[in-house]
Amino acid sequence: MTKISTFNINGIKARTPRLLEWLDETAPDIVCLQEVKSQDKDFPKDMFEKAGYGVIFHGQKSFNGVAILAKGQEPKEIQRGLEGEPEDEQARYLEAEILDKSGNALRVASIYLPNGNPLPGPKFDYKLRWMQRLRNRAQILLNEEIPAILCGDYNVIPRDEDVFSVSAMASDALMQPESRAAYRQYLGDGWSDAFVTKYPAGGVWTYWDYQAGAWPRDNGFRIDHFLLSPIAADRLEHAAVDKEHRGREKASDHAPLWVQLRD
DNA sequence: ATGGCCTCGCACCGAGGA
Repeated sequence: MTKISTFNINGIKARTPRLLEWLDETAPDIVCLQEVKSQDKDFPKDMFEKAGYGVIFHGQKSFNGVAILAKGQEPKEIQRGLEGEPEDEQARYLEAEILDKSGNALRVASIYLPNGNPLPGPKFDYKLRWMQRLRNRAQILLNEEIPAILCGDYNVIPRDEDVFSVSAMASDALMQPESRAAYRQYLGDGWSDAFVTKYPAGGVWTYWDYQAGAWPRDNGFRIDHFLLSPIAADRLEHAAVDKEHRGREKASDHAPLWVQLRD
């Protein structure tokens, strides 16, 4: 069994103790990180190597930033960034090849999809364009017929069952019909949402706002997702959120989540 | 009472987040 986790850490400098503690306690084989908020020259590569992980990263000063960790091996970088807008410098996509426990190749991408607020406006337009650019890349991966995992912070609440209050979020970019339609296109193309497979009734959250007592009230929503190619989906054994980690001191506003695939 | 926060940086406020 190979365990793949994704975690929007909201700043690696502020999260270092929580992140190392979580790696030690939950022992994922592969990790995708988002919102690293660090330039490549400041990325704490040594820290992860000391913890037993090879790591690649695509950073940017202050904002965004994605990374991929693999226990006991160096992820082989396949692609950083998405095609289609050469002037786009936001660090939101990183793709690697990593071996599972049986030595078979998995393709893994760490995704930090644009938030899109406020709406309407250029940020929402950028979100929708970025979703199409991701779709173009994802279709290429489907055509390769390989086990592929696209995971991370999609900034999309796919269904009404994925939010504590539909009315509270109705005007947010995360829940617009256009955002949901673009997400559904991935599913229509052949990707499957691992947490819908395992928890079809919903009510599983991955994010709780720092404000308005969202965590103590359990006012959360599901915006971090695992999309699995058909060959990866056939191997899905477990999926869960490490919810307890959201409640710790100096936690990220996202909880980590993971899948286990049969080797 | 969705209102309360958090992170980063040429920093002690402003921008961005969701």
